[in-house]
Amino acid sequence: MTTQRAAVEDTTKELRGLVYELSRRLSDHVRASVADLDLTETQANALRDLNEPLTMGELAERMCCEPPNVTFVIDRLQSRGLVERQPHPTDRRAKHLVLTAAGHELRERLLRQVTRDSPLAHLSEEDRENLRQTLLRALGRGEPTE
Amino acid sequence: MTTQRAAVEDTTKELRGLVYELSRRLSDHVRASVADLDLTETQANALRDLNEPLTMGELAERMCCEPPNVTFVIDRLQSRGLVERQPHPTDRRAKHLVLTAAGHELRERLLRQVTRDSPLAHLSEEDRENLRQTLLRALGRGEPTE
DNA sequence: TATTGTTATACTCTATAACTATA
DNA sequence: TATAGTTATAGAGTATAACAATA
Repeated sequence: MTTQRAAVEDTTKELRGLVYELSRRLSDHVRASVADLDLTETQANALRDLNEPLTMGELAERMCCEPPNVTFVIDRLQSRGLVERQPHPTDRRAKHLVLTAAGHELRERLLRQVTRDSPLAHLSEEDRENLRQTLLRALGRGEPTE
Repeated sequence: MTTQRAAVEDTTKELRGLVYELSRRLSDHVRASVADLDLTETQANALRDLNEPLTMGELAERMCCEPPNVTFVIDRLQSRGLVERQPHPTDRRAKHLVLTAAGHELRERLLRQVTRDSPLAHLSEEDRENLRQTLLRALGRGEPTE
């Protein structure tokens, strides 16, 4: 039906705008939230990914950026005593990035901070559970709907 | 029940991480998508907000940044003939930012480009409709669940 | 020869402060 | 006196290219 197809296209168009807007809202929220912790958004992203030891290259891949930028960001976190460059167990070319105790502590504060007052924080419990499952599918995990 | 409360806390914790991850995925997606159009993410955000004439200050507010940054971004877009600084109808201090024909055209291409291959593009139609309604509530519009 | 990480370089983003023109 | 916008400046993010150490 042309009517139904038009409706589908309208939904697509609206969802497109909503996704774009949500993306910006969340980014703004993260940036404002972590400012209290003297972290930039990028530094916070790096800290979040370091829940396990990673090499510089692995971290670059998770952060979707180039290796030289990771060098820059890790320099900053290391100068604050949040992360250490340890020798890699098996490859002497590589570095093992490991959070210090202070790093782990700040990482936990970061995650709590970002959750609080999130644009999604005031949703109902039902919305949150539905959203959780939808997001899992959007991120390539979780079960398909049929 | 302690079991139920623990489950709620687990859901909160997981949702927190998913929201953070989605935020980064969407931002990366926008950045990669608009690179084809020779736009940075920030330039794309400005272009998107200019579907109606705005002053520099109004655009700064929508972009959640300071006025000097808007000057910089608009300089770029203006030098490419995408936007014009016109005199404001009632306040000679202010500028009226108006998209050119080329600006409107690129804006449409931008919105289509961002939609395509979005992390949310491969969701089922049911998921998309549910997500749309949830996002409307998250963004402070739409009906509450009860 | 290929890979890991760094250094060098350049452009963009972001914020603060000082300034000009207008209200 | 207050506001809209610009300019100047500085720190941070991002990418490419060239390089050193190691595989």
